Amino acid sequence: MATRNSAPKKNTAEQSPLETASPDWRDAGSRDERSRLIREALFRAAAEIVGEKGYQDASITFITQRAGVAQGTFYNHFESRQDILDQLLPALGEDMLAHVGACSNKGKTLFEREELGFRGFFSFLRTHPHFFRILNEAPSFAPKAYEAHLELVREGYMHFLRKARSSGEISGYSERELEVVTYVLMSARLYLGRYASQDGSNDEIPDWVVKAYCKLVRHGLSGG
Amino acid sequence: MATRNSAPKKNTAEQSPLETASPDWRDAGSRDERSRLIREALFRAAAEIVGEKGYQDASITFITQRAGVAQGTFYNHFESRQDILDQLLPALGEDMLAHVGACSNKGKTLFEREELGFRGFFSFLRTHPHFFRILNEAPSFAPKAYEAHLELVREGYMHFLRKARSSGEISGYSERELEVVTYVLMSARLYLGRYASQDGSNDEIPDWVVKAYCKLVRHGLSGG
Amino acid sequence: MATRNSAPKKNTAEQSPLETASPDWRDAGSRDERSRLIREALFRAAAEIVGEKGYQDASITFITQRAGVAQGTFYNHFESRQDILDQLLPALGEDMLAHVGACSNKGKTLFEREELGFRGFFSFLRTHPHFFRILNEAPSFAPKAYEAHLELVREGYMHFLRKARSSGEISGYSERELEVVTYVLMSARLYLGRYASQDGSNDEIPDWVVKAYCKLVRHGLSGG
Amino acid sequence: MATRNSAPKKNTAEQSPLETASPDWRDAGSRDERSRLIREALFRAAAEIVGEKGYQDASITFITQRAGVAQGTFYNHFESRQDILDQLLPALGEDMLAHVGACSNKGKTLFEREELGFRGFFSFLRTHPHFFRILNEAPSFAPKAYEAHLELVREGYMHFLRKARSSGEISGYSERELEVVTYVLMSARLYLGRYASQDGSNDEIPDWVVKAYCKLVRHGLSGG
DNA sequence: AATGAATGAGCTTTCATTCAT
DNA sequence: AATGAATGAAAGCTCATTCAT
Repeated sequence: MATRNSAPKKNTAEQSPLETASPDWRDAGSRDERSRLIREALFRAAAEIVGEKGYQDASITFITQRAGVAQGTFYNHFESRQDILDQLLPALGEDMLAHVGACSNKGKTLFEREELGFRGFFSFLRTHPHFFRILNEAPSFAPKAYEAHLELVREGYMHFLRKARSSGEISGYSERELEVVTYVLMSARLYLGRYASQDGSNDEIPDWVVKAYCKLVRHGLSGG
Repeated sequence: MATRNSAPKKNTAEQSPLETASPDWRDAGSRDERSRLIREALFRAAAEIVGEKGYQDASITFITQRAGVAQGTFYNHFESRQDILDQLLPALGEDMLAHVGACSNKGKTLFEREELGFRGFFSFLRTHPHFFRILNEAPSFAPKAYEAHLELVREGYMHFLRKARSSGEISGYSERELEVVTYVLMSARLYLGRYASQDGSNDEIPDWVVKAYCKLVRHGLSGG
Repeated sequence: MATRNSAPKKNTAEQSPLETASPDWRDAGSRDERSRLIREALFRAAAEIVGEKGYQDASITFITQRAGVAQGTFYNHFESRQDILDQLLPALGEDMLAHVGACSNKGKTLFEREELGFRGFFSFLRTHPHFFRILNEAPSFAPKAYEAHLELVREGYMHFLRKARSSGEISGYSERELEVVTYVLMSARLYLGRYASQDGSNDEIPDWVVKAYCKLVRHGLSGG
Repeated sequence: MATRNSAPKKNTAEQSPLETASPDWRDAGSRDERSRLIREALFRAAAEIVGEKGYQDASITFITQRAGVAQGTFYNHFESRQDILDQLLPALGEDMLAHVGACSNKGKTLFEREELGFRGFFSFLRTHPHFFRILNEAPSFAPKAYEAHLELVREGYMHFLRKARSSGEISGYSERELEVVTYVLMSARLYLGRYASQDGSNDEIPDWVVKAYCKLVRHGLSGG
């Protein structure tokens, strides 16, 4: 094509006057710091947009606009649109696991831990309102990332259940049957997520939901 | 809900969008008959393509090509691309519910019925290989249709559980707690679908998976 | 990306007010006729632009603008940008060969024919002012088309020279040496083209240039 | 280029894989010396890349990468991308002329010299494998440089032929007709280059090609 | 002088939708 | 009612050039 000869002008027009709340990376000190901040701004913007509008509408134009940088800048930090989409779930997923793990660890028995972990998942959803959609749509838009995430969660859960089985808190389930249980419990959180993420409501998950879930799990597992 | 278009839509017989011997619409007699056949061909084509490649890649070009009609013809039968995508799940979902209901009804006790229904879901998946993906990606691509479907299934399930509660087969759960249970059971099927749809394999879901699931449900519900 | 939902508007804004002299395809009768005219308009536009600015600047935007159609229309007629670029030389090359052949045939002897062909090449350049650049830049931008063209011309030329050799008009050259001669004569036209295409001048090639060329060829070949 | 998230690795040594003994500019002593070496590295890199991939793909990124300097450094040494491209042919062209002149000078008669020069051109092609492409694509990508080069060569050639005409070795051509001859001979080398640069082969041009060429020239010129 | 990230214009291509036939 | 070409907005991505460090 015609050689692009025009001289790039400074970013005069300040970014999208609308929703941009970009914690300004322009204040940065070192170049590395600045670069890091921009990368983070892009990442945050992508997470927000996917959380709000879905992967589908997370266009580069949108993401960079919200991050307050030029479109080209995106490609200094990520290889492609798919690249950043693929990184969303792993990054947030790790945070989620860490949070849930930390919550769960405060319990003593299996069921205490399960309840705390369950509650932890929903408190994470409240502090990370984008996570739910990022996770939910991942199978369609970031399948590999989703599989990896699933595997990670599954491993953790299986480990957790195996220990409980060894200690006798779970009875009547073979090893491979525990995997089935794992899937059921994992999926449950996803569907019950609707109790928590009702359109930006910042409410906690109702207590009776937790109770009902725990009841099901407790009897389902210990009486097996 | 998506606006159904002006074309006379017979919601009556949409079933099995797949294996029908595709009665060529060119053989049609009357105008109306011909029109109906084209509409069905488009619907079937859309279902197949979404099942195979996902909503994302279900372009009008592709759908009309597979249906064997011109692109413009599409808009004589559906309002928009989104319109047909929104109709996919409701139509197939009804079939699914009918099938699962029929299976379930053969059982006598709650748990017999639940097992039969559970198995019925997976046998439906085998006869309708597109359904799983259509259902799975619906939250991202046909959110309203998905909500409607969920509502429908929830209603059915709740009805089912309520009856069991009345008859004493379920104990220890309040009415609204049954909703939580409903969500857990609904979601479980979706995740356990992985055991059934491994790469187009036409295998039945393994028996031990069913057993594990039933164990969890039986104890979870009756001991509550 | 976000589904493109906006309704396409009619092409109200008449095309580029500048250089478009498009013989209006809107007057067309049948659909096929219309389609053909558009394709031709695109082709002509591409040829003109390549002739004027080179392959490099022959962007789809430019081509469609000059042809007076929307950008998308391009892809109804050509597979890709490269596709149309690849078709430029073959199409014009054939015309050129036909014209040169027709001119040449009027001569009786080898040298008469060669002179007539030589003159014919330059008269073609005058009636097809874009051909020179299309041909010249083809090695860089449409290498396959260029090779094919070269081969075609080479074949024709070789055939021509072989006959002259059989009839004794050329002496002292082996078969494969004739190939060398062919290349020399072919390349000569390209360089001597500068005498003809001096910046849009519509002047004929100076007679003394023809004379000098013929002298070189005549003695070079007959005295070999 | 998209920053791969790994640590910023210095672009240590990507330069000239080809012929250059690449005197690393990092060894340089004085400021000026260092600057000169960088400029040369850039120049060499550009020549190589154009020779290998063509002007089109000679991006600043690529050139600076191969030269082992940062992108910005480029603009301390050249005004623009076009600037360096415009300098490629003049620089190499001079080398070529010098080499061909040196070869040619060893001959006594016009035709001896012409043959030696002709052979010299092709031996230059062998030692400077990038030159052919740089020259060939120059009309498209560095037209001014190309015209200048052509002018230079033409001057030299004309001078050469004029002398031969004075000495009677060429007869029957007027002064301005010699220009035509010049163009023919110049262009011939370009097309006959195909015999020499078959796919990176390092073979000499076949002897029979030289013979055929010389035959054509000798008779063409002396019998004129 | 060297760096390399930021910039944004500009590219090719896709595709839902329209509409003259 | 069926057709299928025309439409044009919008997408992802590239890269010459600038400039703060």
